[in-house]
Amino acid sequence: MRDEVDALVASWARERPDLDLSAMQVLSRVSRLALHLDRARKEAFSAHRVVAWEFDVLAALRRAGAPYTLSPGALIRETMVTSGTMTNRVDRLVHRGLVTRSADPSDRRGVLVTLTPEGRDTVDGALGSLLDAERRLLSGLSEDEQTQLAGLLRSLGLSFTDLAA
Amino acid sequence: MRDEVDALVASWARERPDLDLSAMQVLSRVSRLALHLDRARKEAFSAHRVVAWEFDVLAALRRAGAPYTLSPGALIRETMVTSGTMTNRVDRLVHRGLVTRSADPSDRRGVLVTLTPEGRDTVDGALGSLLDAERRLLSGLSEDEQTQLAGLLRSLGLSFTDLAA
DNA sequence: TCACAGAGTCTCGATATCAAGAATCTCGCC
DNA sequence: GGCGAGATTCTTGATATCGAGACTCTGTGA
Repeated sequence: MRDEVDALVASWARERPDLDLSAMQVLSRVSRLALHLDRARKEAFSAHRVVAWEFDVLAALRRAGAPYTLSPGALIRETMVTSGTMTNRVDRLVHRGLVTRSADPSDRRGVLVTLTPEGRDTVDGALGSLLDAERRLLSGLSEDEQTQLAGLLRSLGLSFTDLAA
Repeated sequence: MRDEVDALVASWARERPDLDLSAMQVLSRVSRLALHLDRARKEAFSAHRVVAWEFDVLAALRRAGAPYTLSPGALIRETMVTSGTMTNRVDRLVHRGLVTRSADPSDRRGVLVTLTPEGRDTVDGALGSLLDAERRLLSGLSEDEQTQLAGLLRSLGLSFTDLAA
């Protein structure tokens, strides 16, 4: 079977036969899959009245374990956004009652963001739906293929970050 | 070697030992790789004074072949954005002198967007830098591994779009 | 003890996107 | 020959992001 990327590469090959397009075969597929995955996540979250950026923040707090508290700086590192974005996100989550913001007793510059019980219920529900949706999306691949794919993606990601460093 | 996703999954496993997290092993890596890839593309394009959304539009026109003309509707389908976004993009590309906008002689509702010679030079240069960067990012994988990865991603993408349909 | 480099967070302005609806035009069908 | 459903593009308003700089506080070294 041919996919959209095969068509993409064929078009380029026709217009630019001088170029080596093999890298596109891998990386264009990664980008396109990520786009489709974003849509699927959005869909899975909608039943829990959560959007993706909200889930990202709530999930980072949930993963941290009780008492479900992290600094904005830690949330920035977990979610890979800028500080201005995180301030804005925490504001809106506080307004929705899913997290609280309090002063860090041990550092007066600092702030602590904590999941509320409602925030915890929300993120636990959304995670369940997300995993259901993801399993469905992966159902076309055998278990072996999934393992193999995860391994190759791990290798690729590790060499990415090595090159960036 | 362990990567960020191994750590992510380990955190969830500690907090939610009741859940099957295997899908994350694949799909979280896809999302994270796409993020890193976006940064790398931005970097590769900067030498040509182009940003990613500009490249996406110019590349669609370039791939179409001479006379490098497509309708906004065709560009929307190629780049997967909404019509409002495309209107805005074409406006700015016209302003930069990289494309022209003209009336479609055969359909008075329609518009035709055409690459200028400067637009063509720009996209050809940017494509070269992009492919160089992508090859560098893939250099940690053997040729066989790259082929295998491309094949698995193709299968996954095809089953995605089947499920959506 | 007091500057000061740096950490941590927030503010502000610029930018880009989407969704929904408006405006215009085409074409099949009665 | 003109009605109306649908195609095509643009407009508008809401939303979210980033980047740069401001502000406050910490902790080290003179």
